Amino acid sequence: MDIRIEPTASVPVSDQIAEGIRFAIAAGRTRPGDRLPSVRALARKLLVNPNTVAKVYRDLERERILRTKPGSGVFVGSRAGPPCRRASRDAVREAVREAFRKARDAGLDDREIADLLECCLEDAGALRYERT
Amino acid sequence: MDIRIEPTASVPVSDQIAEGIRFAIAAGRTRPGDRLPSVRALARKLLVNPNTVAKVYRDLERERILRTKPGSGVFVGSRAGPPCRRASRDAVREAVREAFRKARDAGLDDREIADLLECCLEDAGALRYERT
Amino acid sequence: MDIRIEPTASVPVSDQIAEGIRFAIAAGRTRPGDRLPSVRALARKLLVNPNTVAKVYRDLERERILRTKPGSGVFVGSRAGPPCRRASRDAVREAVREAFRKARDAGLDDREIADLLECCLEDAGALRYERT
Amino acid sequence: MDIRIEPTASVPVSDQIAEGIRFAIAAGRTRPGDRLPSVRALARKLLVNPNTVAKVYRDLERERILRTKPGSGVFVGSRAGPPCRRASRDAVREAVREAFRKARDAGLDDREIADLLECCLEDAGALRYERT
DNA sequence: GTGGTCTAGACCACG
DNA sequence: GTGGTCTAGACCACC
Repeated sequence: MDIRIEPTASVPVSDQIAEGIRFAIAAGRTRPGDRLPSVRALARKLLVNPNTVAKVYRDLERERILRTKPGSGVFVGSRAGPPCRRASRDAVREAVREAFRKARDAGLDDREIADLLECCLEDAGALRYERT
Repeated sequence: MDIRIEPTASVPVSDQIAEGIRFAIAAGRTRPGDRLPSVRALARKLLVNPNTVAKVYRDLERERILRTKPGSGVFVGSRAGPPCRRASRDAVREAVREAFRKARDAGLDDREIADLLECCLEDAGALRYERT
Repeated sequence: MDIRIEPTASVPVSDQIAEGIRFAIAAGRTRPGDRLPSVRALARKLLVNPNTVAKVYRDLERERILRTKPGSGVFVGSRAGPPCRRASRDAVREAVREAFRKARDAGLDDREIADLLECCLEDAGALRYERT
Repeated sequence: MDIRIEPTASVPVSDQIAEGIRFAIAAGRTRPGDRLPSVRALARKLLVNPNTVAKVYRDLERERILRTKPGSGVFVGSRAGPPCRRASRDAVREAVREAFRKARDAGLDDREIADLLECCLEDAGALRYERT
């Protein structure tokens, strides 16, 4: 469960965690049936209040993405894949769209946008392959 | 002063307005010395509370981006250009970087990322993206 | 946090509160790391709207004098001392200078000024002022 | 009519002007029967909106400190002296008291206050004698 | 409980 | 008309 948290960002920490979980499922890093870290373990790892993680697990359970088996832990639901893929695709789409909107509003011309993309693609590629 | 507001987004409306103003200055759509819409006028236009706009103007004045002449209006500061260009460049870079980060976390492979970009670039306008 | 507020004075209540906090830090009555009263608590104590206190805390945070840990409170910044001492020294100097300026403009002669000082010094406490 | 205006101060410009006039009368720099500058002349000199000066003259007239003789100008009232002296004495007293209060709140000890006073007294003396 | 943001509406000083 | 300040009260995220 490798989730990046930006505690100071305006998007709520709980949303960031939920999205992180959905992404992990969408990308297949975590599979239906896998056991998630306990509330406390994940909270410790993310340096976050356990209540926040508990809320995320509760919300995702309501969406049928997670299932809690009392006494044994929290698991990825058997039908978690499709909604997570859908959600993450939408999120990525929206992020890209947002980036372009900002680039345009900031007055970047086509060339500057292309340069920026190329540069970031290289970064992204490099990062993708060296990821643990 | 053409600013898009997403009232439901997690990023505070006031931050969105501030960024919109910085972008307008960075892109040269508004120039040093120009008078901004009055607090009340902009609030009416954006369907936002005047206090929210006042807060934005006040914050940007503290950053030396705006100068307010009480009773007569709020104006773009003479040295507003560079910090606005810097801020908007950083914001765009960060948005692009964020989009790629999400794409990566969502498990998209190179081909999918390229497709997504192409699609968004078409949306964005006449711009062309040459796949490397 | 012993702050005197003059609600009818022309200087904004929020500025008075901010100065009171700076003074408390400058004088060592409140130290780096100390927790300040909560927004609501201080507002209740000073008979002021919570928004006013929140604005003060927010402004002082931007000056790096306070640090807010959301959900847990507002604390004196680790490097708050020097700027507060500087600010309070300047404020005192300016107040004294202003008093003398007024005395001069009001046409008081040396003797009247000396009398006034003596009288106020007695009010102020055990302090003694030796006329030169 | 030598009045110092601090346009950015929190005390309203109109109050500053009114106090300046009262001080001038209290100190005898302007005497009952003297003609004051016209609204426009004073406004030009103080770099202030004529409306502001007009309001001051109107207010002081209501206090019987000034008298307007239509067509010929604004004059100091015959009984202006005592109230102006009283007001300016109170203002000075209050300013001094305020300065001491701040000094105490800022944590200055007796010695520091004495030093500060001495220093300012010298400044004030020098200024008083070199005043034009 | 904490702070952060926003809305609504008031009053003031100034142009 | 302008902006500045303050009050009142709401909702949200987090501890």
